[in-house]
Amino acid sequence: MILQLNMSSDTPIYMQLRNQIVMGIGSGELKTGEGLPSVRQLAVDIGINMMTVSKAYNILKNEGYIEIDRRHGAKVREDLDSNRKPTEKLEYGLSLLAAESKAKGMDKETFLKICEKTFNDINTQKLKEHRAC
Amino acid sequence: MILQLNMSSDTPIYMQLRNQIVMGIGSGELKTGEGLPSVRQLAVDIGINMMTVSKAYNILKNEGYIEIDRRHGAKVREDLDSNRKPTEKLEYGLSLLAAESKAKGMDKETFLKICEKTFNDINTQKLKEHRAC
Amino acid sequence: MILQLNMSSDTPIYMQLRNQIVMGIGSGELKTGEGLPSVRQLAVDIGINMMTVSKAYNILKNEGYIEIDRRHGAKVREDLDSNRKPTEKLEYGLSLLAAESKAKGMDKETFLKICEKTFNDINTQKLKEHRAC
Amino acid sequence: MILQLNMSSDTPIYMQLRNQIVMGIGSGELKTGEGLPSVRQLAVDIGINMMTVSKAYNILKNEGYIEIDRRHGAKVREDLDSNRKPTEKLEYGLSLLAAESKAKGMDKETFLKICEKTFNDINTQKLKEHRAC
DNA sequence: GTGGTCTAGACCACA
DNA sequence: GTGGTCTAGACCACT
Repeated sequence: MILQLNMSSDTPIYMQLRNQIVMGIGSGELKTGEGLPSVRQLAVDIGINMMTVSKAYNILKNEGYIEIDRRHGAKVREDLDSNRKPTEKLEYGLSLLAAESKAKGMDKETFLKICEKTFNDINTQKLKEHRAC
Repeated sequence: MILQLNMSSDTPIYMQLRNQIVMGIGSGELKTGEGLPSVRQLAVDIGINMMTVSKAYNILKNEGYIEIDRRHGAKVREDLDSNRKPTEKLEYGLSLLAAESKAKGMDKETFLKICEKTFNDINTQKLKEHRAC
Repeated sequence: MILQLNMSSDTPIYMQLRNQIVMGIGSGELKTGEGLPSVRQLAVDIGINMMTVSKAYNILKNEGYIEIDRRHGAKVREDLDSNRKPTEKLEYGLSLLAAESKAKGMDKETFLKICEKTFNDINTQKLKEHRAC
Repeated sequence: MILQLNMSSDTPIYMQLRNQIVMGIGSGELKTGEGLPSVRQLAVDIGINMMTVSKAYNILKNEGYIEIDRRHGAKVREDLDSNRKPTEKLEYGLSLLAAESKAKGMDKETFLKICEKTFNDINTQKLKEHRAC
């Protein structure tokens, strides 16, 4: 899996890292149970601080995406599917995006078409850099 | 229009303010052409600094949501609808949310149902505080 | 002559007014010796404050474009041509524009071609609203 | 690079700063990839507030001239040349300058000669303080 | 009245 | 170390 970080972005690096790994899981590129590189390894590979990688891993753990095992490092959780309560964050994010779209005159059909297309395209989507807040 | 800010959030106040105003426009609570409070007034009302409000207003201006008139303050742009190219930001935000949902095992039907419900509910949605990045 | 003012612009109204009148003179729409509307008349026509019009007229007078006569109001100066020392401001403005162009990789030929085209097109140019500072 | 600011100018300090840095890039004094002083350092050096420098840097970032990296501060963008669409602002600025020149009786040959000289002299030009609006 | 600019500090997030 | 955010005031330009 290739990780692309933008050092000049407003989004913190640890959050870009977290986002890319979530994208990797969502797209199936990272399978449940699959191991992630060690903090040290990943930090060296992409040339960033270990603390930054560690922070991303901890967020992913707290969000229920990965497990961290002192012996075997981090891996994608096996029981990810049973962990489905993405409603709060999803609804917040969607309501903001929907409001922006509605404010600029987009109708529901167009909005839903983009939603569907985006969901279908996850597998091939690149997580391009963008200011999300 | 009632604005609720969370002073201890990671999201900057000016960005929360920006988000809430966008929600207000999207929901129709703020109509095109409608005047916004002056930066001074709003700053006093919600107990924050003038410059923070000013920053939010300037972002909204640059994003094309409002106009700022030296004489009468800020108002929602009349020609908001003609400005419809929210696709880039929308697609980025959606791809992240869709990936998160997919990673947690949500199927397309459920995802789209939530998308539709969110779009319909904009009018009554409260923009609850949440870390979006 | 039609004056178009943008109340939501960063450029002060009196300066927009000054710019449009200069454009009118440059394009030949306003001829040397031609009278301008009275301050009161113009203020009413375009719905702005008399002080604003007066300020624009005073700048134009100080810059040597117009004469203001208590009896006959303002008119374009007859001897405009003899007044040719536009070098300082011209050079400042040009050096900034040239630097911006050069910084973004434009070569001299392209730059000069745009300069020539702009000069030729003055007669038909609309002074579109733009942040000049 | 020497920065000269005029504290009693109508042009805001942050804009003077932005202009001077653009001149520096255009003249080659600041090369692509070259680092700029930190906001703190520059603020101290020229005796102004950090936020004023920050504002200038942010404008330059939004205009595509520089990148701001959380780790190493600001630097001139590497891919500046690929960003070449300065035509809109250039055309507006030129049309105003050309109109002023034409109004004062300057002919095309003289105007173009000054344009060419200015472009050639960028390297040695000083950006003198002047009211551009 | 309006917004724009600026100061001189402070605290925080990031790396 | 870096930039980002925010405050509580001040003064100015514009209308």
